[in-house]
Amino acid sequence: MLIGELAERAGTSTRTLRYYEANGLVRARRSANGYRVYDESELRVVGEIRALLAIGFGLQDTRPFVECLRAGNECSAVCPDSVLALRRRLAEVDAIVSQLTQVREQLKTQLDNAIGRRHDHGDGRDVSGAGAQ
Amino acid sequence: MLIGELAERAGTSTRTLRYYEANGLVRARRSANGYRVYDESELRVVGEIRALLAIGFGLQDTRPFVECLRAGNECSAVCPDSVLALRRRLAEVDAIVSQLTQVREQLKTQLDNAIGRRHDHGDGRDVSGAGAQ
DNA sequence: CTAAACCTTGCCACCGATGTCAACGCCACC
DNA sequence: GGTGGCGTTGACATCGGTGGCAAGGTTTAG
Repeated sequence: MLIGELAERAGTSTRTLRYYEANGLVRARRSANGYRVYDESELRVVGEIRALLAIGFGLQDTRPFVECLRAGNECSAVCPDSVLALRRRLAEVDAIVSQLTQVREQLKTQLDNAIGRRHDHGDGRDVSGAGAQ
Repeated sequence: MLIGELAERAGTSTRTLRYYEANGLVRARRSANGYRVYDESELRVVGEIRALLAIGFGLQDTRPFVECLRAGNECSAVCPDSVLALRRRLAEVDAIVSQLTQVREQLKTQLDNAIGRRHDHGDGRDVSGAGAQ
């Protein structure tokens, strides 16, 4: 399989595949004319990478999962390093969510103040557009 | 007030103040020697900008708030454009939070699968480290 | 022979707020 | 008059994944 076919099948671009390879994540042999030649299994690898990127992992963070697949596991998450990475990301997400929740509170307060104080004393409508919390 | 003093009082850098000015947010007169000279009121403006940036607004998004202050309001949020910006940001935050919540679910599922299937049938401990949901 | 459709490497652009450096001007103080 | 500390403008770097282009090689079809 050449790079164009892999890109299309994986739903990405050749540029991106070369970038992954430059980062040591995707592997290719070279044919006599210098073209990259991919095993069928690389399709799975690329799919994993893209799934992980989509949920906020950095490219480097996908390495343990890729290595886990290459080690013969059918699930990229079963290896210890993968579990660590998942836990790290989970903690990150939790931190971001709690921070955003605080931000949300501030925004709502500002809206309530701004609108409530503008020219009336309100009728109790939810003027912030935020819904009940 | 010269730029160094304003920077220190506002808790930022001269580089940043010049950047805000280049974006039409902060104003300065020029003294005979070309130095920027700031009104006392610009301290408040800079403070507002930094507060808004801190809760995720882009620099451009702070413009209505700054203009609102310049219009003589003591609260930067009371003007219609400010309210619009606050609502937009609130909607963004909500969207991000709900997306992150989905991501969180995926992470937790992956962790549960990976660890649960590894070598035992568990004792019910929360192995994902996520706490009860 | 040529055009089209692949492939190769390498480099610049992006986004956005800020850091940082260069090269220079102005002022105050000793 | 020199030095240090302010100010000025301008330009490049950062981060990260990707887009996009240029200049070139290869292979196949016409």
